[in-house]
Amino acid sequence: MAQRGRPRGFDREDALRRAMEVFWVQGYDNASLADLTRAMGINAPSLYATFGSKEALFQEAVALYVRTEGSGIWEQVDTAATARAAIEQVLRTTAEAFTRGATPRGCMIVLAAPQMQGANAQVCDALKAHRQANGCLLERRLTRAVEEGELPASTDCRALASYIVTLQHGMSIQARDGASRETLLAIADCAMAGWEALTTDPN
Amino acid sequence: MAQRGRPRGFDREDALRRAMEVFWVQGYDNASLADLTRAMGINAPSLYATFGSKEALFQEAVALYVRTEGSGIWEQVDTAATARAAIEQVLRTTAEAFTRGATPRGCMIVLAAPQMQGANAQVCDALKAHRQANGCLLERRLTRAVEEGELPASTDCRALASYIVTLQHGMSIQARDGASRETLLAIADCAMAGWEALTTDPN
DNA sequence: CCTTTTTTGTATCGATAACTACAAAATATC
DNA sequence: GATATTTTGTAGTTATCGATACAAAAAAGG
Repeated sequence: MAQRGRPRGFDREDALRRAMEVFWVQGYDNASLADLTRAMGINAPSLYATFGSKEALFQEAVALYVRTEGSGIWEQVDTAATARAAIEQVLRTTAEAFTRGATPRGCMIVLAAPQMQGANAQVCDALKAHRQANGCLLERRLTRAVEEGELPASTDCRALASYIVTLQHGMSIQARDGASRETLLAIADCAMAGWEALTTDPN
Repeated sequence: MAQRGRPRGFDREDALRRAMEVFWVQGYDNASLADLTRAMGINAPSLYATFGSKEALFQEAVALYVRTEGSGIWEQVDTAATARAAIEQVLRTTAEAFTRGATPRGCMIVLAAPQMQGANAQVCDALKAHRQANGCLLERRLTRAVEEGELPASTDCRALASYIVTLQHGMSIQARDGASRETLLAIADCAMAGWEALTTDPN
């Protein structure tokens, strides 16, 4: 088959990745079309012909983010040997990922539109859904740990999952404010230091 | 003395409070002059004559927020009997303040410009300074607790303070995402459950 | 009354937002 | 080579952004 008309003069994946970085750094509303086209190395008509709209481009950028950047943080939750190891891995990987030199600091899902009140409600809702999915993922892992006997039946899996994702969200703010990797790791250590107390049957 | 010219037709404090709520809900960049003047019940020239600029209005709104809304959370840190009581009070008051029906959910200082990349760098810097001030406040309180013998000398006051403010920042995201007061209180309880482990000399 | 001072509403300013009309350019098919 | 198809860059669209010019309005001082 091959395409009929004039071939595209840029790499779609590469342009999408550059757009993702702009959204990651500036957020959805603050990323202007001019910012995006400059970073992507294309003009507005090419952007619209390829991605449809600013919102559609953002949604694709979110999907790319989740697939490439976010996966390192959450992918081992189900495969980790224990719930404790899973959560420690999440927090420590977060500390590392949020302080890489090459990528923006903090999580795009948390920082791109946190007011839940931007021009585009669908953008806010999609990001919120991704944030909540992480909490559900952790809660399921903790519930499984209870079923497997790692944790006592008295464990409040939902509260514990909320607590961890809340801390993880806060780490995005800290990272964007310039916190060092050591600081973020120390924060993770603080959370893990309380693990025994959080998962011991009080009776 | 008294003022010479035509008297102002609106209450300055009341207008500022309404502006604060707009910034609180929408963030700095997403709050347009039209949004602000509509909420304040005045026209743009009155806003500029009274407050100077959008940025100056925002800075005043931040000061009002810290003085009225934020004070309830942080004011008892120094006066609380123990560091533990101070921190528990911070977290529990946060859970309550972030889920009042009358005010926007979550903290304006965290949510108004978290990308650190908006049009106005001074706005970002001011908010960042306020965020970090809370961490310093907690760290000083913990250091005092070590000096007073409440906590062992081995306590990592800076890490512990960073951990608490990180969780508190994350609670803003959770609150804006719709978390209930019960959920936020449960998160606070999780943090406090680990207190002994965090403040016990390992030796 | 008249002058001075300040606030008010109207009606804008230039800049930029997201987005697109259009024709030249570049390819495959015939 | 002629035609069909798609992408390209240029130049624009309308709408809204933050911020103001300006004169009428409303007060105090003389």
